Amino acid sequence: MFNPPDAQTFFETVWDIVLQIPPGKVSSYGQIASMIPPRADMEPERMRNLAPRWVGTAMRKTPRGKSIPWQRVINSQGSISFPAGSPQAEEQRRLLEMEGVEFDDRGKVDFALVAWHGPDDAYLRRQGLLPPRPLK
DNA sequence: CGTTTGACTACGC
DNA sequence: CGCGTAGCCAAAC
Repeated sequence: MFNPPDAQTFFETVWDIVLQIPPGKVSSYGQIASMIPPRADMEPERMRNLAPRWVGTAMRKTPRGKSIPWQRVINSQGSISFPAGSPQAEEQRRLLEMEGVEFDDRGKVDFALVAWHGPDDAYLRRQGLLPPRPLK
């Protein structure tokens, strides 16, 4: 379903992308999924349905020793996906607020303010997703 | 092995 | 809005 750079698993690709999200910004499972090139033999629509859950699975399976800004990944509604009131949800919100992300009275963030718009060109180039140099 | 479980989403009420 | 549900399938039981 994914076409990551050689030898990289889908999970690793997800973790790598999450690492690119800067402090104070957030992304959603679906957005991250859309940043991973779909496998050529899979229908785009099918990919769209599946990928977000796989991103969630990847996050859940993040190795203990691996340090990534996991708190910057929330759901498409702009809210935290852990059950409200759970220790994990509290921790995620705390970490995000610490970097300046604000939540409204319903526990949602304003994507217009804090949405991350994807990896920068340098990253894409490194992954072979853009020509070595801007074509200009 | 068959069954259950998700850090999801889009959509319909 | 909030809530329920179908669609989906790799992992974990």
